[in-house]
Formats: sequence, structure tokens, C-alpha cells
Amino acid sequence: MSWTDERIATLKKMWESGSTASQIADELGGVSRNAVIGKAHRLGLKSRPSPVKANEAKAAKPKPAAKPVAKAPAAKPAPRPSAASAAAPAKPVAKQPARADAAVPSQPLPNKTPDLPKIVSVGPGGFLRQGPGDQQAPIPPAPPRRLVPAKPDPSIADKTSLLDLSDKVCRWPMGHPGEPDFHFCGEQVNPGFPYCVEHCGRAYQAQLPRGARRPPPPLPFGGPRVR
DNA sequence: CCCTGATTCGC
DNA sequence: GCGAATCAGG
Repeated sequence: MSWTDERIATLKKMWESGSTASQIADELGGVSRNAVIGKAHRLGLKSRPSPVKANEAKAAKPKPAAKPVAKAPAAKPAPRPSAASAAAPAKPVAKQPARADAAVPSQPLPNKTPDLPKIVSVGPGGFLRQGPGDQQAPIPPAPPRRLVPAKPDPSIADKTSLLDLSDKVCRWPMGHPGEPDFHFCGEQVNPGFPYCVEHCGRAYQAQLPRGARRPPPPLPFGGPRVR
């Protein structure tokens, strides 16, 4: 496989979306994880949370040629809290601590809740997915104001592809990643959220008292994938 | 072991 | 430019 413009664009988009190299490679197909990483570097894309580069701020050892066994007794004065801890016990397909920081803006609505929990993750297609089990987190964004009736925007005559995603369009996935008709909602977003008003209602649901909860969770995207 | 990204280096 | 091999941390 060669790196066509589209493949490079997809690579960039997914890389910046927080998808792991493995996910990107899997989505692109025909390339290995290393190929993706290598290409990403050649493109100038810099790696975000690199588990390997987490610390290492003083000693630089770019070449593994010399490895002096300079192991001091080493006290640990700096207790480094691991910030990357995803509490996701349910992993249907693959575990992926993917982050979606860029896609989840901070709490815009000065409501009661202090902060907006990140209840989204990045799925295999680079789309944002909400785990069904994540619904229990304190979910603030009950629309405080009157909901605007979904107004069809004429600017979205065509489908919104992965490459068309931006902070302005709804990222709610329609269909299945990888399929030819897979696209995103593309509606104008509810300001401060990655989804439009309608899909915000799907993504964020009020926490009902125990017992009154509705078992059937909303289907995040068209349902289980059928291959 | 698994995963991750970084880097190197022969092609 | 490409990516397998390798390294290195979690």
C-alpha cells in the first residue's frame, strides 16, 4: 500500500484525534503500526502522550549504543501520579485508553456540576464513542434552555466524513466505521459539545434514581456491526 | 505477557 | 520515503 493523499489525511486526522497507531493502522489497512508511526513522524506529527516518554526530562539517551550501568540507589522524591488512568472495565473489542481531549471542550455551561466528565472515547474509526457503562458519571449538560428544534443546515448537503470533522459539526457517527456510507451527523454542534443538540440528548442523559433507570441504552451508532 | 510510541537503519 | 526491527516505558 502506498501513502495516498487520502490515507495521509486519515492518518493525520486520527492521529490528532488521539487514536493509537495500532488503531490507525488497522483502520487504514495494509500497513503496520510501525508504518503509521514512521509516517506520522515523517509528516511532522508529534506524538502526544507517549508512554515511553512520560518522564525523562534530564538524561537524554538517543542512541542505545552505550549503556553504562549507572544505576544510583535512586530515591524517588517526585511521586508522579499517573494521569493516564482509564477506568474502563468493559472492553468489547480492544482496550484503548484513547484520549479525546481536543474533542471534549470544557464545561461551557455554568451549571451546578463542577466539571464535565469525559465520557467519550475514540473508536476504531476515529469517531467519538460513548461507552454505555459510562452513563453513570455525573452528567451535567441537561440543556438549561429551550432546545432549538433541529434546523437542517443547507451547508451539509453531502455526508460528513471523518475528514470533515471539526469543532463546528456534530461528530455523532452514522453507520459503521469503515463502511462506504459511514459518515457523521455533521449538524451544527450544540456550542461547547461535540454533538448537535439532538445528539447531545442522546449522548448525555440525566441520571435517574436507581430503579427508575431505563435498561435499554441508546444505540451509539446504527447498532452492532455486521460483517 | 500485553500494550504504547520512538528511533534506527537497510532498503 | 518507507517500514521492520528494535528499544523503552507502562
